[in-house]
Amino acid sequence: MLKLQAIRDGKEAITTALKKRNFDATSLLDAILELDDKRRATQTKLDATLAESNKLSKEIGMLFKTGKAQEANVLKEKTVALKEESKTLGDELNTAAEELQTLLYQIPNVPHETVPAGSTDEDNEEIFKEGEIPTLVSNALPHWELAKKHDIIDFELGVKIAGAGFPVYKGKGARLQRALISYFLDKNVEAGYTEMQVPHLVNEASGLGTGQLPDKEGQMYHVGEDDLYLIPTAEVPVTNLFRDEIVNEKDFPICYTAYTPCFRREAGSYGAHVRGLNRLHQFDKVEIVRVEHPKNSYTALDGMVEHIKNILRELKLPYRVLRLCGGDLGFTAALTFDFEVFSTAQDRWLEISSVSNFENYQANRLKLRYKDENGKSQLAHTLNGSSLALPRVLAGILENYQTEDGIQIPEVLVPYCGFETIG
RNA sequence: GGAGAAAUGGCAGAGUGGUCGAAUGCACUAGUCUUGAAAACUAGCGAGGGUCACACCUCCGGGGGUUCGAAUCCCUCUUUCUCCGCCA
Repeated sequence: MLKLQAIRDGKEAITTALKKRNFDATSLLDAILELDDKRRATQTKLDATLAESNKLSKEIGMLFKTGKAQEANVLKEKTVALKEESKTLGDELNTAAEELQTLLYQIPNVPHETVPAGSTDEDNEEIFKEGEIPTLVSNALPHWELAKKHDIIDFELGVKIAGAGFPVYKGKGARLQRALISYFLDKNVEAGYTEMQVPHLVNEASGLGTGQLPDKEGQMYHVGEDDLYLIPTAEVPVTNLFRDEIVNEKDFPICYTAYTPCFRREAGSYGAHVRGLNRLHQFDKVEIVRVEHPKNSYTALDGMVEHIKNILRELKLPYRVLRLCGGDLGFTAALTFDFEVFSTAQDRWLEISSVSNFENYQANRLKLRYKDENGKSQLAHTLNGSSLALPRVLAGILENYQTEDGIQIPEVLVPYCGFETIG
């Protein structure tokens, strides 16, 4: 959510910047400013009425105490009208505040100045590429074929248990998953992130805090009876640890990492490009989350990008980094870098990580603040990134590491797996 | 699942209808003293709205009600604790 003050101060600049998202904010912003004026005017009136009431109440108290009951009763009558008025004004104020909130929720974050204009993933800007694309055996297979051949992932069995998009990992497949989780967590802890274990279900307030609610309800599984949501990413529970908190400036940078399963309903989109592990309803992910001083958040973002580069280098996977264009940028992000691994067997790039700075957009919803040097509360910046999403890393490893003699396990993972090859 | 108790500022903890945004202690910040630190002393020290700045308004777990007036009384929800039951 954008800060109201920011809209008051820079409506034009915000409108211009949001054009990069192909989002026309003109009428929304005007409506917001108008409602804000109304809200403040109502507040002022209400305050004056309440002040008058408070004064009278005090006088009545004094009169009763000094035994002047009659005079007190005269004053009492005067308060009746004030009471009615403050009730009316209070209702008006609440309505205005709610409407204002609804409108504010509809405005996406303002893109960073470096975000390129554009509407689809075609317009994303490749800023870095590294790693050798291997030459595969002539009969190279995509990962879903490999999974079947070596009996390490069973998609049909998952259909029986839950449905499409819920794979069952078997034997070395399961062990490789566990190895990847441990490896990623270890890398993150080594880089200074504190490991956390968090709930996999969250309440509505948490969904609102990080921006999945109110409008992306359909993407999360909802447990109606208890009104809880299955998390679509660890970002939600981890970032919400800081909801309604005022952190100490000295505590920056705050760096957390967590492994969680992620649940996504992902309505729609079926076909060849979502085969196998490419798109799932349940998958595993290790996430990194940072809370930063505003002046350091972009340095932190660069640091996160470098950290993920290091992991991919160690895994020896060919990858590239993209700066997302305005049209592809998530609703709450100001700047996002996507990481993609090249899948030789599928002959396409697979997104395996997304690293974003939300600036104070989430913090404003979360009421996540810190005290500045003058003792004033300021909104912090939040960032997060996947390090990494398991299924597509797994797909990338299976496909890029296939040889005549089966699938080789990347060297760094061997100590975690306890085996060197599959097949 | 059943019975009882409770929820107040960063923490602990007073406050049972008016002068209470709230005593006191601890913690924290600044100053005095000190070579420095500690101790002692002095001052400050919740959040949000509003204002150029004041004023002023709101908030004592959430929501609703009674009253001229609510941290205090009533209803309701949530959470925590104790006891019993069940259980990985």
